[in-house]
Amino acid sequence: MKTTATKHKSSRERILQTAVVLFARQGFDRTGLRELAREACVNLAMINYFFGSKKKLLTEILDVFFAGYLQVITTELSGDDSLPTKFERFIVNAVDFFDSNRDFLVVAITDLHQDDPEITEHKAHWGNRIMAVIKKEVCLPLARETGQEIPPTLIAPLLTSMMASRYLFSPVVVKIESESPGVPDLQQHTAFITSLFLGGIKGLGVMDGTGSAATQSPQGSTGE
Amino acid sequence: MKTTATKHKSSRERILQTAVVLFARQGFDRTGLRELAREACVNLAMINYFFGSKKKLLTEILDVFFAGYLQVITTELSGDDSLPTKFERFIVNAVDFFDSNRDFLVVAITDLHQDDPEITEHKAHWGNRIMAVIKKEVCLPLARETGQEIPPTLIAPLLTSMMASRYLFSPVVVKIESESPGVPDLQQHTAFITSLFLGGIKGLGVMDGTGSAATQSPQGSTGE
DNA sequence: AAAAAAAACAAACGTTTGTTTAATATTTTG
DNA sequence: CAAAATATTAAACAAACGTTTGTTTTTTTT
Repeated sequence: MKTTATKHKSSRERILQTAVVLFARQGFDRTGLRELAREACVNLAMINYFFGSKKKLLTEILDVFFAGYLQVITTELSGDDSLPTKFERFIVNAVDFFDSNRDFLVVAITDLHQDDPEITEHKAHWGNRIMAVIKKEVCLPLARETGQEIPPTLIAPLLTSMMASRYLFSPVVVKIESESPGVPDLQQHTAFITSLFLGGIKGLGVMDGTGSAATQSPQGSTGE
Repeated sequence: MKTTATKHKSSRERILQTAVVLFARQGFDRTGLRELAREACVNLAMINYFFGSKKKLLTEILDVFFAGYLQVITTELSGDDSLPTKFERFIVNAVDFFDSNRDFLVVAITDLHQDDPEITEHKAHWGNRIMAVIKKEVCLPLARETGQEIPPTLIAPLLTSMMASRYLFSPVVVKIESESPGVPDLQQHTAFITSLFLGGIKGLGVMDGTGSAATQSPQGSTGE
């Protein structure tokens, strides 16, 4: 495919960039080092020469993504603005970051679940740093304003999942849309998530036909 | 581990149940048929004898999950109730379904992205059926009440991601929480998602400090 | 009980996997 | 230019992969 104009970057960089694309498209395990070497136009042995192992190559990809994501989180969620303002800023920039680095995102998220101890450790390290920011900038203000104590381990995965949903399901969605179009563009995606996160579907103008017990005290009747 | 009381079910069922657990924990590709056979206490050849191939075994797992999920969707989102009422019912039941079938969920979602044509085709089939219901029961009423036309390919992945976030990130979250506890239980998870989806964080009682442009017309200023 | 069908088994099939080695080529440094 | 360091290469490694084979045991049917 991309046989032209790829020889200019260093072999190391070419391996990493190609790896992200292949890992995102086929998954980490489905991608063989020989295929990666062929696609990146390097010798097979160069991969382990530069990265030590296939796993180390993965962790380096994860580092690139999580470092960038953490930066967006800290930048947009810090400050003295109101929570809605900060959230709006954050969602716009985070979705934009996801969109610009969708392959990194997919690798980080979809291979996020499998429990290789070494990888999980690596992710937990980043997770802890993210949770710390979320707790300070989101959970504490939220508790101060509403009285509800939402743990960061609930809200951080939820927020990330919402913003990543577009890219998590994309291969299937693309196949569905090719049969019946109606593509939601990035602006609509961002706008809907922001609007939903701030005001819910009621904020969209949905009438509340029946009992309004939903938003009042949703956890009052669920004692263990 | 589970060497006792496993011999009673049929070999076929034992293979399938063990496969879901292993696929969810280690991923489809990381799980070898020999390991699966050992763990399920069957001969290696029995797997292909009953299921034809490893891939067919996966599609059968996907079928179990998507059939159940589609059932929850159709059951809870149909009817003449108001949208908030239907959503509240749906989220409670869907999260409950996810919780009872978390291994199926993880297999369906995490291996959702990789583009084996045969598997993607299979998922797109289920995706189409789900989208059809979402469009009829959610998107059309939403457009009628609010004027906004949200495509089902936006709202269905978003909703699913929100409800699945708890299980998507669980291995990392578990590791994080083991260091600093504060476990969000299922009730809190369900209640928060419901509350958030219906009323947003403003519905929780968050004060809108600055400009209120967020919920008003979030897509008004984002022309292509 | 005899015949037919289903289930279970051990063993091997040919590939592919990630990784390593040792030799060669290229570039950088003194 | 020589020496040292870095980059690249082809070839081989053992291990694991999914699948298939031929045979034997168990169950069901007649």
